[in-house]
Amino acid sequence: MIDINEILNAKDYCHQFVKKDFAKGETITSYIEKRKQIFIMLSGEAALIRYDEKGNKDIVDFFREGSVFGEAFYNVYLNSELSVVATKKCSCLSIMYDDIVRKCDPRCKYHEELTSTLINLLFENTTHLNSRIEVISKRTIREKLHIYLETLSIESYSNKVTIPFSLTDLADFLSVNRSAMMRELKALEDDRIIQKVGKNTYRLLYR
Amino acid sequence: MIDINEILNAKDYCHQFVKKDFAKGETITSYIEKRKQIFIMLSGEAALIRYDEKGNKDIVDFFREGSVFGEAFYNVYLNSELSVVATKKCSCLSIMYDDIVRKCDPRCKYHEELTSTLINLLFENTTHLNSRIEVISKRTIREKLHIYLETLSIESYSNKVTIPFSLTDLADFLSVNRSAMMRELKALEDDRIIQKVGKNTYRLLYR
DNA sequence: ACAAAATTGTTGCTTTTGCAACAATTATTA
DNA sequence: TAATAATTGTTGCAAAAGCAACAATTTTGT
Repeated sequence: MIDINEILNAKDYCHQFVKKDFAKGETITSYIEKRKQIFIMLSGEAALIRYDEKGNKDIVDFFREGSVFGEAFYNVYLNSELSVVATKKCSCLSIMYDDIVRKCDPRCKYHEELTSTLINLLFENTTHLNSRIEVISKRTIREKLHIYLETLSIESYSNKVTIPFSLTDLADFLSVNRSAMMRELKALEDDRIIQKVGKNTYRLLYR
Repeated sequence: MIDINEILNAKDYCHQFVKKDFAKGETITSYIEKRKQIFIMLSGEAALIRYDEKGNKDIVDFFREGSVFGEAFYNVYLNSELSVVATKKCSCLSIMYDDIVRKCDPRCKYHEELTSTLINLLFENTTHLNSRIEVISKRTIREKLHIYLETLSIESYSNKVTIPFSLTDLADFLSVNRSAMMRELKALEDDRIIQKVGKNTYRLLYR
């Protein structure tokens, strides 16, 4: 697994890494221009939120421990505004892209650890994004729910899964209409494919 | 921009990188188990294809120069089979994950270059995946087409854009029904938002 | 502990999308 | 270059999803 402490150790030697804490509700960063800023979530949770012209908010992504985010990974030329807002108290490490490759000091051996840690994080992140595409590219809400729950189940080695956020947010995450999703969740229950066993917790009946 | 030659130079010193050429139609790799194999596309084009139970094929992703792919980025536990198939003659570099971080030889200074090149590639790749999610998470086919064409337009600094693959493949890429997409493409023309100016080439009329 | 806010649950109606089938056009290759 | 395959274009109908509105329940903040 990823050892974020390596990066924190590096921080003691390099002044190029800035650790910052945020309270719930605070804006961590806004994607305004394609600067080369990278954030690594050390603890807590945040959401990437889009505000469109009419002021409607829409959740684009969720970040948690180990997530990598920032303008550096986004084509920010599209008109709507993207902001990362802490959904729980959280702490992030901010690094400028150029500081990753360029060594601060020939003696700084922590840069090496940083790069391998970062590669690990980027690998995990890529896998996560591929899974997400896998889910949202399904054609029907039923299939999206099904593969989403199945993935949760496999990851937790259990046929009992708890959706890690509200159903309202899940609808956003799957990019479907919430009430249509509720309807389909009900249909999956009626068809004995899943069984509700608690708030936002379901048992998959076919495995 | 990414300099893939750095990796090729490294190859002269490390025996851990394998360059391989593939003819059109050849299978480059199949995602069977989560081994830690990584591929970097040096030239040419390939597609990640899923074959479901019924033998239907479905294009999951497209790879081109600079694309990073492989089992290492996929949760391969889902039942359907994923294969990367060359859509044009192409050449790929294959690396095992463990060989990236672990140096082959203390004198091998190319490993350092490899890591920074790989970080660059992973950055570009992450941006690409985020853009893709941006597109397919739109609720309607019209919006998907719109943002997809707009992104192409911005990337090419032109309001005249050519879709880089067939419309059949585009429907797969946007994960929508092809005929529904054709209908919507027509509607965008009728509404004077786009104008067809050649095979798979459109002019965006609103910029 | 209570009021306010957020989330979950539900429904009827409308719009969009998928599906299937087929014709027309363009590419491929023997 | 002829025939074969692939892609593009089009349509009617069925299924799915979106939307809006509201009630019920749970959570949150003071």
